[in-house]
Amino acid sequence: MKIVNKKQIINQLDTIALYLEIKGENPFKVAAYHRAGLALENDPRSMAGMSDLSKIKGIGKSTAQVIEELLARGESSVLLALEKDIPHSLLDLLRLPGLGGKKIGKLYRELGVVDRDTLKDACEQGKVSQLAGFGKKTEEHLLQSLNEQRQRPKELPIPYMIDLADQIERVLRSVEMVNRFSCAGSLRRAKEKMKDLDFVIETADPKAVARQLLEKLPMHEIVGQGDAKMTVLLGDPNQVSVDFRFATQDIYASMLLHFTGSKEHNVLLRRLAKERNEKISEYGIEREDGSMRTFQNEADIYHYFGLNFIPPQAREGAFELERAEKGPLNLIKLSDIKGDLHMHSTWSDGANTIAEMAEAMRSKGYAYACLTDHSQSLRVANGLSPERLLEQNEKVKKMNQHYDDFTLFSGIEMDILPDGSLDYSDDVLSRLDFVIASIHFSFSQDKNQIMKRLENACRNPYVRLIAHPTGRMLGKRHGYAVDVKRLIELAKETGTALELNASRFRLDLSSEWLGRVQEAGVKIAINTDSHSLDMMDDMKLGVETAIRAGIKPHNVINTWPIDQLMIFLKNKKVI
DNA sequence: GCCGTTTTCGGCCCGACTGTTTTCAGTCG
Repeated sequence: MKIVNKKQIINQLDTIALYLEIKGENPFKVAAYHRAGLALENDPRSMAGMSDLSKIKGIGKSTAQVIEELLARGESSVLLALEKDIPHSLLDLLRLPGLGGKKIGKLYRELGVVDRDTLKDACEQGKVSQLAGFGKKTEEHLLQSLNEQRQRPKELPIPYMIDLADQIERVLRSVEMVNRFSCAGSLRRAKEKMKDLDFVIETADPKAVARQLLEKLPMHEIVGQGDAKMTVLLGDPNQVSVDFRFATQDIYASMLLHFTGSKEHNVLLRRLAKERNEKISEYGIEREDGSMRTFQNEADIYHYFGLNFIPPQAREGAFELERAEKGPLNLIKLSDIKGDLHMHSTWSDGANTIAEMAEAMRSKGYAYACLTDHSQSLRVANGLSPERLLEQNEKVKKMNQHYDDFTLFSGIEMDILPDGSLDYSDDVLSRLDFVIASIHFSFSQDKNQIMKRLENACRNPYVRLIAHPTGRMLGKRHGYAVDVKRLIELAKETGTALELNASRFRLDLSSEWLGRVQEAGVKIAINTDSHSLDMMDDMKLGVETAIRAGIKPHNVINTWPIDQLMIFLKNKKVI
C-alpha cells in the first residue's frame, strides 16, 4: 500500500512510538516519535508542500527519514523491524487501565502474554501476581477490565459530553463548600471529540466536596481518590471518566490554566518559564529564589510572561503562543455577535412561534435575527409553499413595526434539490431579505452531483449563504461528498458566505475548514439553526469553535452592524 | 530521538495517585 496521506503517516509514527514503549525504550525517544507526528499535524501544509522535513521543529534526522520512506515506499523499515520483533496484538493491551509499556513488556517476556486472551489465562492461573512489581490487586484489576465485555469508545462527540457536563454542573451548584468551579480540558477548549471530562473546583474542604459528589452523581466506579483530585467513571451508558481537581482560592487560576491544556500548550508555557529560570505548575509560578507567585486569573498569568491573553479554545499549538507575543489576538468573542441568521418557527418544524423566537433573540440583546423556515420540498418539516412563504413574509414585516431596538429579517432556508435546481423561483426569492441554501436529502449522491448542486446554489443571485455545508452530524454521520476546497473557491467567486452551523450536533463547517474559509477571504455566518428557544444558547459553542479556527470578528457577517449587513444582503456579484 | 548563542552532551514538564513496597516504580494526564 502506498501512503501519501498525512493522517496515515501520523498514525504510523504513533504506532512506532507504541512499539518502542513496549520495548522499554527511553521514554524520551518514545515521546520524540509522538512529537514528530504532532509537528506534522500542526503544520498547515499538505505533505506535498513540505520540502525539508527535518527543518520542522520536532522532526529530526531519524524521524524525517521514516517519513520520507513512508512517502516514497509506503512502508517504514523501522516499523517493519519492530513488527518482526514484537507481536502487534500487544499494542491493544496499552488500552487497559494500569498497563503501560514497561508492564506489558514484562508480561510478554516473562509470561509469554501476547493479547487479551493470554493475559486473561495468566491472571486466572495466578501467574501475574507472582511477577516482581505486580501483586494480587493488579491481577484482580486486570481481570476485571478484561471481563468488562463492552469496550468503552476511545472518544465521544461533544454533544454527548456537553449534556453530561451540564448534569455535573447542576450537581456542583448544589454541593456545599464549593466556591466556584469550571470545566477544563478538551471540553473547555471546545474540541469536537474527547475522551474524558475535567473539572476544577475551588473549595476549602475537598473531602466534603468529594463525598457529596459521590452521593449525588450516578457513579460506576471510583478510579482514584486523594486530597488533590478524584477520578471516577460515571454511570452513563459510556461510563465516561471524570477528573475533579480541588483548588484553594489562590491557586484556582493556575489550576484552571493547567488542566485546560492543551498538553502541548502547557509544555510550551513550561519552556517559557524555564528560560527565565522559573517553574510553572498547577500551583503557580515558582521563582528563582524559591518563592511561589499566584494569580487572580488566567490573563494575569499570560501577562506575567509578556503574552496577551489566549482564549482556551485557541490553546492548541505553538502558533497562537507566538502570535500572543506580538499583540492582542483579536479573535471573535460571544459579545461580538449581533444577531442569529438561521432559525425555524412553528410555520415549518420549529417548536416555537415566530413571536416567541423573535422575542427570545431580542432579549439576548441581539440587534437582529432572521427567520428562515424550511422550503416546500422538505415535506417532513412542513416546508413552506410559495404562497405560505409570501404570507409569512408579510407577517414578519408587520411584526417589525412593534420593535424599535430590533429587526426581524424575513428569510428562508431553501433546499437545493437533487438535480441542482432550487426550491423557489427567483421571483419569489427576490422578495425576501435573506436566502440560505442547503441540502437535506439525496445525501448519497457522488461528489460531482453534490458539487453541481452547491455550485448552482452559489451562482444564484439571491442565495447569500450555504448552510451546514457538509451535512455532518457529530458522532452520527459523516455528511455528504463535498469538495470543501472547491466550495470555498465557488463561495469566493460568487461572494456567497459559508455557515458555521453552531448546533452542538453539527458544528459545520468544522474549525479546520473555517480557517481556510477566512484565509480565502470568504465571509462566515455563525448561526444556531434553532428549532426551539433553548437551542439558541449553542451560539456560545459556535463562537468557541470559531475561536479554535482563529476567526476574526470582521469576517463574520452577524457581528456587523445592521447597516453593513443589509448592504451585504442586497448586493451580490452575479456571475 | 530532538535540541541548543550559557550547551554537540545532558537534559527533556512535573505532580498525583496506586500498588507494591519499606522508599519507589509505573502510570496517567
